[in-house]
Amino acid sequence: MIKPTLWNTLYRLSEFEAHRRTVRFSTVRLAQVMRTSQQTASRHLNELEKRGFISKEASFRGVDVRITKKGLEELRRVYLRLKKIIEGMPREIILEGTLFTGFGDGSYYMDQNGYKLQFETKLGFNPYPGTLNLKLSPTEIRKKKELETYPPIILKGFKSGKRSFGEVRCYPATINDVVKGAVIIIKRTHHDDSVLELIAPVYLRKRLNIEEGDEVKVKVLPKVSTI
Amino acid sequence: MIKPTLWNTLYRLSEFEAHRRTVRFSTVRLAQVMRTSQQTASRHLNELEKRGFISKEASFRGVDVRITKKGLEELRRVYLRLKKIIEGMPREIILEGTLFTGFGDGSYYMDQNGYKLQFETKLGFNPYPGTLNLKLSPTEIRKKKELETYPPIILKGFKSGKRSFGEVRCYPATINDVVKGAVIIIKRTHHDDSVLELIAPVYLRKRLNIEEGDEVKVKVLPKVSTI
DNA sequence: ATTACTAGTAGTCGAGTAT
DNA sequence: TATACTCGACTACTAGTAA
Repeated sequence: MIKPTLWNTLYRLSEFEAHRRTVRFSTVRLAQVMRTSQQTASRHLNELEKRGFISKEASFRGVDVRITKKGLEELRRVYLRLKKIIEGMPREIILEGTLFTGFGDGSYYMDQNGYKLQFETKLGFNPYPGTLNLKLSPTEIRKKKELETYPPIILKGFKSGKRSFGEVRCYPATINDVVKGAVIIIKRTHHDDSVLELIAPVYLRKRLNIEEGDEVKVKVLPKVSTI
Repeated sequence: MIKPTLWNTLYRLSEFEAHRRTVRFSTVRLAQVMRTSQQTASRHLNELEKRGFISKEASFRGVDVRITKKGLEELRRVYLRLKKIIEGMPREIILEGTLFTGFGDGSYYMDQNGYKLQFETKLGFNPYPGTLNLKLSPTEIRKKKELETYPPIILKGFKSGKRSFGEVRCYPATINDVVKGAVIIIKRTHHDDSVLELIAPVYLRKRLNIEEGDEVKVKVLPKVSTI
């Protein structure tokens, strides 16, 4: 996760059009816009480059900077969130995908006792072993990303023997208008955006009478307040 | 200006719907979402309240928080800027307003030598004494706010005797498609959003043959890079 | 002119804890 | 339970300056 001060610098860089093309300016000029010192501007550029948010080439004539795809993603994430705030929140997010059998690693994760114990208290149900995988189209992937801008219910990570398990983000959801379960988002090293993982208190394939290739509808009501 | 870390907290608060209504939550919950400590969450809330970005009531049962108009403005400013980045930049901003005689305080400001000397080097012209005031309609006010999200040319503040003058923000502009001058934005204690102030190297009323109540068109090409 | 290192300082954070 | 204070640790800042 990018630190707020660095995000701010990245955001300021967009004022120089650095998200469209490589632009040259001096760190003094950037510092002016940011109301900070030349040294801080310089340091921030170096840090942003180190973390892959910008590409940069410095010389005695100034710095040539361009925001990378990764950097633009950071700006877009905030944009999507602010858009909802300013333009009004959607009532619900409906995602549709086709059922397929994944590699089973999601199931492996969620079957860990470290997570299972948190389900009961945080989600209000005991998960049936395994997860249901849906393949998403590009339109649906965009909706998933929008969903991810909402505050999740977080299952904390833990260590089990030598292996360590990261946190899992959950969004309570209604599946095919019938079963109340949850979308789970597991942070993996190679995460595939086009997959949506579901978990529920029942065996979904049987309960919903669905099989490989069937369309499944997921309705999420984003949590907006926690009294 | 709000600090990046505080802005981040304000932004996170919107995830709780605090921009719509008063919401109650615990500082522990906020800290979780922000990935920081309970103490930091608490301190940030206090600072945000002190600076008028939120209203807040704390008790042993949690905090009741609501983002104020001022706080929402901060979020909106960033939103407008990001929108241009993500959705594509407009080529130019055209503002229209009706000529009127202001209270003369803008002219008083800009006639100060402390500013005049900066004009030549930063704007490339010597200003004719006085400013031209345009009255803006609500639609035009919105455009003005959009303009303000672009990086300005900044004339530094200074002290003159016992009086101190703040910084002035400038945007080079073409007035009625003829004269090259600048929009100037002076930060005042009671600033009126519905007024647009212009400055130019010539006496605009005469040069453009305009009088009280006439429509004046201002075209601004936002600066996007400084090679 | 530039960028960016070093070193000292100011600011921010979080553990402990009072209320 | 809460919020929020104190204070030692840590991080981020800027002045000076090298390259």
